[in-house]
Amino acid sequence: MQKPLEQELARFHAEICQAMADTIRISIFYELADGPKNVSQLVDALGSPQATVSRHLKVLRDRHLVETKREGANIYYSLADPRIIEALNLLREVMADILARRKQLAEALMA
Amino acid sequence: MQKPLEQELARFHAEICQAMADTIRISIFYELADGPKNVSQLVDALGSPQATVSRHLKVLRDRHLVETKREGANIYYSLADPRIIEALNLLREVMADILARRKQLAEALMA
DNA sequence: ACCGAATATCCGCATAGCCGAATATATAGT
DNA sequence: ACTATATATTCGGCTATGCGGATATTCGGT
Repeated sequence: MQKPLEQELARFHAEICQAMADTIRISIFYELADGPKNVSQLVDALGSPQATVSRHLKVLRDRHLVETKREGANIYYSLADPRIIEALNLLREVMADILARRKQLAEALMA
Repeated sequence: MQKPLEQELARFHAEICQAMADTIRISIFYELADGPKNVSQLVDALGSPQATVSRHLKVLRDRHLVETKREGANIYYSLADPRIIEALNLLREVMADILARRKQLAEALMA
C-alpha cells in the first residue's frame, strides 16, 4: 500500500533519474567523466548554445550531481559522484541488449 | 561537436532514463524485482488507480523494460533486465550520500 | 452466446520541461 | 572606471507527460 516514507524516497529517486533523462545532460555527464570542464569547453564539446548548457548545468547543480569550482572567470564543473556514470553505463548495456534482440528479429525477418 | 550517431545513442539513453523518472514506475520496478506480478497485484501494492498503473506499464513495455506473459485472464509482468534494478540501486546509493552530507550540514548548523 | 473479471485505451485537462533569444551578473585586464 | 569574456537567469511559447474517469477489449466460466 506504499508507506509515505517509501513514497518520499521514490520521489527523490525519480528526481535523480529525471536529471539523467535528457540527451544533453547525458552528454554532459560523459564529458565530465573524462575530468572537469568549464562551461565554454562543454559548449564547444556539445555544440549546444551557451544558455542551454547553463540551464542544464543548473538542473544538475540543484540536484547535487555536479560540483563547481571557480578559477578566475571560468567555472569548472565536475561529477559529484562516479556512480552516476556507472549507472549510466549499466543502462547502456541494457540498451545494447535491447538493440541486439531487435537486430535478431530483423535478421529473422529476412531469412 | 557531437556526432549524429552519438546523439542518437544519447537520445535512446535518455528514453531509458525517462522511463525510470517517475515515482510510480520506480515503485513498479521494485515490486517486479521480487518476481512477476499481474496488474491487479501491482494496483494493490501501489495503491494507484488501475488506469494509471496500466498507463505506466505501457511506458515500460514500449521501451522493452518489462515483459508480459498471459495466464488466463491475468497478465503477468516481469523485469526484462535485472540491471535496471542494479542501476536504480546505484542511484539510491548516490542519494544516500547526498542526504548524508545534508545531514552533516544540518548538524554543523546546530553546533 | 452472455456475463463478470482483468486489462488496456481514450478524452480532456492541468502541469512540467525544453528551447531560443534577450538580458543580467560576475570577473579579469587595462 | 571601462571593456571584453565567461556564466547565469528570465521570458514566452511549445510540446510532452501525468492524471482521473469513462469506455473499450480480452478472456474464462456457465
